[in-house]
Amino acid sequence: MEEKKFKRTLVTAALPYANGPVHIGHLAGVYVPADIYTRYLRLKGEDVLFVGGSDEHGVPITIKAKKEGVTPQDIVDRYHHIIKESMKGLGISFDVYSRTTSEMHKRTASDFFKKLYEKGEFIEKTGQQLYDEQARQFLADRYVTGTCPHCGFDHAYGDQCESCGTSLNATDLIGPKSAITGNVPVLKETKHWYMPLDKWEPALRKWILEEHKEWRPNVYGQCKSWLDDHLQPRAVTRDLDWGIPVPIDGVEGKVLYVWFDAPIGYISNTKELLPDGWEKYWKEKDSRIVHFIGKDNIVFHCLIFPAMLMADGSYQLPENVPSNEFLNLEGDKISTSRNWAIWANEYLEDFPGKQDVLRYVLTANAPETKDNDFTWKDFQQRNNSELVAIYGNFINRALVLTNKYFDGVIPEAHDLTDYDKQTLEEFKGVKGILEDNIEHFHFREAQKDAMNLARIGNKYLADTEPWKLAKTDMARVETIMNIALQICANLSIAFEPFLPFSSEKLRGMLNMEKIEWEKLGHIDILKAGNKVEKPVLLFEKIEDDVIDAQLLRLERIKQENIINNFTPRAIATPSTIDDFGKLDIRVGTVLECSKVKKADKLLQFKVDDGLGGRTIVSGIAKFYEPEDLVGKQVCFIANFPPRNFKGIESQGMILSAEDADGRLIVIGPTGPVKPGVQVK
RNA sequence: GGCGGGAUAGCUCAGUUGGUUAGAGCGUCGGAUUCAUAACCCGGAGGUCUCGAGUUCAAUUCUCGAUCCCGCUACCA
Repeated sequence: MEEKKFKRTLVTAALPYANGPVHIGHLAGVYVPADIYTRYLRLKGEDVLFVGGSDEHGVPITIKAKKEGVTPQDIVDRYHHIIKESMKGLGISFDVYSRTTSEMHKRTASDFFKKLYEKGEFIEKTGQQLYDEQARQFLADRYVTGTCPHCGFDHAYGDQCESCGTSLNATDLIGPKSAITGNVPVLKETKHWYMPLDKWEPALRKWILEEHKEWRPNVYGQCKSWLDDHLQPRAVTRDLDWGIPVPIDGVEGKVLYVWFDAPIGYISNTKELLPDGWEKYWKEKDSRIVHFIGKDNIVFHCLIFPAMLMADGSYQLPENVPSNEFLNLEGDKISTSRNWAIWANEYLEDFPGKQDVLRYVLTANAPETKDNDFTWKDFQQRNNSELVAIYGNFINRALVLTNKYFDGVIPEAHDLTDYDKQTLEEFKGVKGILEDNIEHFHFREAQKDAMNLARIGNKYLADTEPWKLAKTDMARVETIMNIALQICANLSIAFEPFLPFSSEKLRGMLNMEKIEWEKLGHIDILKAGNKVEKPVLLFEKIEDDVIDAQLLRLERIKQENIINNFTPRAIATPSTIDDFGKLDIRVGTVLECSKVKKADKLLQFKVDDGLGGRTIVSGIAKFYEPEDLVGKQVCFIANFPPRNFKGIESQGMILSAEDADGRLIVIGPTGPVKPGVQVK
C-alpha cells in the first residue's frame, strides 16, 4: 500500500479513569507505546502533538465519593494529581495532560453536543426510569442495586451484574433499591437523546473494512464483528448531576453520558494547548490522528467516536488505532479492586531512577498481539542480562577504555579496515529497520533493533581487542575507540524514544548536546578532541532480595484478598417463619444429568422427587461434570413456576452455596433420605 | 453456543505472497577472553511450526474440522 504523506500528527492516549492510580497494564498497553511513537516523531523533527488527560465523569466516581464521604471533585482531584505525576515520573511526554472537568472541556463538549443537536443528529426517546422520590433524582446505572434477574446475585448494579457479568438495564433488577437512600424507587418518565449509530454504519463499514485493512487484526476483526451484528442507537444523556449538563434549554438534571463526553476530551485538550492552532490537527486532510488504546476501548474509538465526528462533519477520522491486548501480572489478571497490580506511583518510589527499566521491560513484553504476562523474575532478568550486560556494559567498556588510554579525550579515527567498514555497514542498516518497525507500531521489535546496536558494539570491541593493541599500535586503538564512542552516541539516539532517561544520562557522559534522528547511522557525531566524562553505571544489577520483596508483597495481597473474600455479607432485612414456609424446599435424587447444548453454563437434571420425577435446569456447568452428580441428593425449590432455558422447561431451582471464589457447590442432605422429603 | 484474536525451541516472540537445513533474544551446555557491572565474544544442544483431514509436485504458511487460552456476546432458577 502506498504511504500517505502527512504534515502533522496528533497522538492521543486513552484517558485514564480518575478513580485510581495508573498501573503497569495501562502503561504497557497505552502510554509507553504512545510515548515511544511520539518521541520518535519529535526526534525526526516532525510536527507532532501528544495529548491526554484524566477522564473524570461517570457514575463510579460519584459512588466512590459517596462511600468515602467526600465530593466527586475531591476524588478526581486526588487521582488526577497522582496520575499526572506518575506520567511525568515515567517520562510519558504529553504536550498537554488535562482533565474532563476543565472549563475548556466543559465548553467544548457542550458545544459539540449542541451542534449535533441543532443539526438534528439525535433521536429523542421517552421511557420509564427508576426514580428515588426522597432524593428526588433518577437512578442511573450504579445508583441502583438489586437482584440480578439472570443469576440471582442480590447486589447487582443497574448497569451490570458483577457476579455473572451480564449487562443490565436498571429496570431489569428484581427488588431494586436506591444506592443513595436505600428506598425502593418508583418508575417515572424521562426523556433522553440517542445517537443513531445505525445511520453511520455504511460509512463506518466502508471506512474501516475497505480503507483500513492495514489495522491490527484484533482491531479490524473486532470492528467487523460489531458492524456485522449491526449498530444500535445509543443514549448520549443520563439522569445524573455529575457531568456536563445537557445544553438544551429547559433540560435540568441531565448530563452527557460519559462515553460521549470522554473522547471529546482529546479535542478539548488539544484546544487547551493550542487555543488558536488546534483545528488544523483535527480538521485538515494532511493531519494524521493516531489513537493509542487498550482492546476494551476498540468499539469507542473505531466506531462510536468516529460516528460522532462524522455527524459533526468537520473532523478528520483517525488514521490508525493501535490497540494492545491485556497485560497480566504473575499469571493473574490485573485488577484494581483486588489490588492486583503494580502501581506506577509505587514503582517510582520503590525503584527510584529506574523508570527506564520498567519502560524497557513493558516494551519488551508488550501485549501487542496477545495477552502477555509480567513477572518480577522476567523484569530482573531483562534488567540484568540485557540492559546491564549488553547496553550498560558496552557503554562502560567504551568509556573506561577511552579514559584509560586517552584520558577521556575522543581520539581521531584513521584509516578504516575492512572489518571496521563491515561493522559500520551493519549498524547503518539498523536505522531503516528501526524506523519501519516504529512506523508500523511494532515497538517490541523496534526496541530489539536498538539493542542490536549495543550487541554490535560489544562484538566490535571483542573482535578488535584494543586492550591488546594498546601495547603495540596506539594509532589503531585510536580508530577503534573513536568508532566505539560513535556507536555509543548512536545508542543514545536509537534508545531515546524508548529509554529517554538513560539516553540523557548517556549524552551527559559523552558531552553530547543534542541529538537528531537523522544522525543515526553516522560516525561523525562526536568530534575528536572533545572530552568524555568518567563513566557512571547506566544501569545497575537488581539483586534477588529486591525481587523477593516485591513477590512477598504480591503474596501478601493474595492472602489479604482471600481473607477479604470471606467477609460474610450483612444480614438481610428481617424475615419470618411464614416467609420461609412459602418456599417448598425438597430433597431429590439426581437420576440423569447432562450439559445443555449451545449453553456454556447450563446443566439439565432429571430429579427423582418421589412424584414421578421432574426436569430442572441449573447454571452450574462450570463447576461439575454431569456424571459426578448422578445419584447425588440435592435440595431444590419445588413450588416456583416453571421457566424456560434454551427451550427446556425447568421445574424448580437447585440450591447451591456460593464459595468465596464464586464457585457454586450444590447443597444436599448429609445422609441419604427418601426422595421428595421436605427441608424444614 | 455465536463472533473476534491467539497457539512456532524451556521462556518471550519474529517469520513464511506455499518451495532446499524454520529464525532472534533470554535460559541451558561447552569453549575462548580479561577492557568491562562474574560482564562481553565464539560454538553446541534444543522445534512432527497445537492436533486431524483436504487442496497441491510441495503446507508451518491456503481450506475445513477439533482442542486449548484471551476478549465480546448469549445462556447462567
